[in-house]
Amino acid sequence: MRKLKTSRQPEILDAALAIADERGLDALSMRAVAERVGVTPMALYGYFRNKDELLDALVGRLLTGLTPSEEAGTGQERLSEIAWATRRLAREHPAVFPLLLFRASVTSDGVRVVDLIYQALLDAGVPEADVPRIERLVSTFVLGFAISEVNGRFSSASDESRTRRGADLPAHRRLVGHLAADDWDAEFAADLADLMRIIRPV
Amino acid sequence: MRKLKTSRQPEILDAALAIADERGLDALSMRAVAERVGVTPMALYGYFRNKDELLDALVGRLLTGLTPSEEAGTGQERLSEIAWATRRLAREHPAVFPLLLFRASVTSDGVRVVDLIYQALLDAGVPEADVPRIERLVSTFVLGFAISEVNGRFSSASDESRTRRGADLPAHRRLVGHLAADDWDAEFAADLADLMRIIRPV
DNA sequence: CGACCGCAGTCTACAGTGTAGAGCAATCGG
DNA sequence: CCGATTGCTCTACACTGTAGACTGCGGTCG
Repeated sequence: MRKLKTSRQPEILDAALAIADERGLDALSMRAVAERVGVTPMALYGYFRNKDELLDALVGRLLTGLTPSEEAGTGQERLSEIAWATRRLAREHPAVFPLLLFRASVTSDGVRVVDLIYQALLDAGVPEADVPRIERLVSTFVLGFAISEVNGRFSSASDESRTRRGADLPAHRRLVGHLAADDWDAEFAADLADLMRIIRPV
Repeated sequence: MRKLKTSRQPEILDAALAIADERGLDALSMRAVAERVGVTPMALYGYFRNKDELLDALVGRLLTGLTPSEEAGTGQERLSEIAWATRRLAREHPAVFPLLLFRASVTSDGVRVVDLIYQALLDAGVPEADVPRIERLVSTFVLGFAISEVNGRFSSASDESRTRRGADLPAHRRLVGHLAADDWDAEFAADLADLMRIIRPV
């Protein structure tokens, strides 16, 4: 089987996404997907060369959903829209989302999103020579933030409580009262605002 | 075995790190670690409750190395130093590094690093109320950048080549000539500089 | 000295993983 | 009607994490 069948690819990806959403990434095995599709595990290998390719396709599929509805608005507005859509995606599919950071977006879907961001940055007045770098800067942050949020890297049992422990954490102690944070919407908005100041330097 | 032995923990972590460095994260199995230590796989369970805990300990160990040598310099300088040390760590241990983003740094080693960053931000003049958020912003970016770099999310077969493909990527086309990038040292430096402008507005 | 205890490590076993290789039933073009 | 192709199944292998039971050894007590 050199050439892959495509007919049931969407159906298979649906099943894979559903499993990851319901039972986590660890439960996303070829056997589980096959069972859900109603087929033996080996049947999947007619549609994807191996599990990695299946995951890549899954990533591509998620990326497609990021294309914003309209081409309207200023560059900054469209940039914001993509950022929020990315974060929304992370909350809808927390288990698979981290794959976006790892499985490099080589798929055409990924490139399409990058192109939209390039365009938005250009429209926002970023010099051509800086656009690719700023794109990487911003999307690295957005992906990292969304992953950290759904993965609990933030919060982590509240800094407040850690501070009470014996270890000497002078800065923590000085910041008691500012350490509690739970409104990630607000924090994400503030971060984006700060990043926008990089893009349009006054 | 309720309580864990600690005697050979460092030796085990050494072995684990070496395996990951040499043969990748996938090769980091309990059996492989055990063999390298010269022991049966089940012996490891006297030192770590399970594989996850072993990986957490490994993360803690990596974090310890981030503590900078000196408390000297301005806040910004120390911040920079930590950022570069983090990136260096990623290049030394590309396979395990991504774990830093996922296994929330609950360990005391992780908190210690956070405290250093807090202090640096305070010294750099960031208002107390903003320190925790800025810490998350900066470290999210630094971790994301380092992971992207060692994982090949950047580069990805060069944007240039993608641009030649049929798909209509107007912004890519317009940016031909600026798309090539390979000096990640310079890019990281530029990104840090931009972030510093957030910290010290003007 | 002998009996005991707990510790460190081993051995076996189980349920689960990704996937190679061969085979089988139905369908379609000539 | 025949042969080829398609779509799938079955079996099997090497590997994973880890539960449970076991063994040999060193030190402490009576």
